[in-house]
Amino acid sequence: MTLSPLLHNKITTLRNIYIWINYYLSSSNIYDMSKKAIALYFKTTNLITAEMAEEIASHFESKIILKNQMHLTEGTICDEYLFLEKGFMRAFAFDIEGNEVTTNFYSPGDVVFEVASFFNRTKSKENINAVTDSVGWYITYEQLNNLFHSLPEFREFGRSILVKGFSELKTRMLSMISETAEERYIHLLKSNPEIFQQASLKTIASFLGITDTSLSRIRKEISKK
Amino acid sequence: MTLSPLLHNKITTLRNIYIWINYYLSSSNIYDMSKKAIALYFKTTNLITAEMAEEIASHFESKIILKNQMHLTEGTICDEYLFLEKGFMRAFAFDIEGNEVTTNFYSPGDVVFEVASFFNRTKSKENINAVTDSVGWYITYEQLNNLFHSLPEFREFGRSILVKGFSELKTRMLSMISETAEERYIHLLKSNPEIFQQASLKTIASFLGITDTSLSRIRKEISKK
DNA sequence: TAATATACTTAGCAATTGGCAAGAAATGAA
DNA sequence: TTCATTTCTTGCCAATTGCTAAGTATATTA
Repeated sequence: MTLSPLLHNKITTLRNIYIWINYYLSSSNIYDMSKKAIALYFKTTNLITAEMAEEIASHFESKIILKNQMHLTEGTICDEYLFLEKGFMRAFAFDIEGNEVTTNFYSPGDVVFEVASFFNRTKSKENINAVTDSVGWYITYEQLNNLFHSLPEFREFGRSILVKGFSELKTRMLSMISETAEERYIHLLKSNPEIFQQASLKTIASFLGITDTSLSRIRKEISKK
Repeated sequence: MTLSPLLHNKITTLRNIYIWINYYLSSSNIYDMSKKAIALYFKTTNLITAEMAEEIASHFESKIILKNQMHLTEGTICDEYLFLEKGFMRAFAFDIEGNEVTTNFYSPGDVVFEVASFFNRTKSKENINAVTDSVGWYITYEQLNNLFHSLPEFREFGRSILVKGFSELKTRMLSMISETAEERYIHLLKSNPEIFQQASLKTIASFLGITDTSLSRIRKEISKK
């Protein structure tokens, strides 16, 4: 089916409204709910005090990204530092031959943004979209810098997000270099089982650095044992 | 030859002194020289003004790391944020089978430290040593935080170092996933030719995610063309 | 319900890469 | 220099992974 762009927009808008209604109805107190998740998250980091968490959370705006909708498109500058509350998202790039390569998966609790584009204000080489209907809270680059400037605690938080992403990628690189595809698959299955409940095997395969064919073969081998 | 630890220390100390003398003699004005390189470097980042660069540089201490000497050993906490002025260094880890895997190379101008260990105050899983006699300037975690706290410009600098390392690793990961070993070799040769003048092919091979045997074969294939 | 698109699996063959072992070359120490 | 060590190359064979194409399963839409 091919919808006209106009019709597609209308449907998207309607779905948006529908999801918003469900989302708000799921909470007894709208105001209370709105920033609850993100404030709660800040508190659990042990970097930010309870009062400060509310203060910081108050600057975030909510956002809905429907399934398959783009959140960041390559060529544009990433200007949203998005805390993911519900749903599941995926970052991907294209290699020289035009194949999609999954560069990251995001689960609730993760901060979704493209580091280099966001901080250097350069065009992103990556795309990010929603794998399932997602809800998150974001601030812009400017807002983030203002908060960093005025709140040392939030600076610490920001740094820890960067460091976490960096060292996760280091671990992945080491496993890419020193493990076989089967070992990488088994480890991902153990460490991030949620990925296998949300993402397609094709996108997981490219995240593991193999083709979907190979992944299928590996799964068959394992199921034999 | 196996030297007694005592003798080895003495020789190391003597070499240290020798290098220091050469190093100082190479400059007409000792004080002037001492922090020149690092201050100059800060200025070229465009993040830090000239006066501020001198101020920041004044907090750094000099350090010599002789060829093959360890700068960071796994199991210890990285507490030096080291600006490399001269020489060449290498970070490496061991995989499950005990093979060395090169995780990074550092040339003059690079900041040498292990991100996760340094910022999280946790035991490093990586080692860093000097490939050639090296000279650098460092500050501790505490000093860095003090400077971050008092100098927004230096914070920006610190963030840009993190972001740079992160995005370089992302690029490397994409090339690991989407390119053949030969393509990765050719690209590294073009983008970082200095590595091939300093490091052994064995350590370069593990950086590229292949065995030294494969690298040798790839070099042969290319030389045929 | 049937039709269509998408996701996943499977098979056969080709290309890449690894493992092992031997040899050549380069480096460093006595 | 000579000896020893390390680095690098080479050849052979095995294992892994990719490529193409076909087939099956699942989900979505008309």
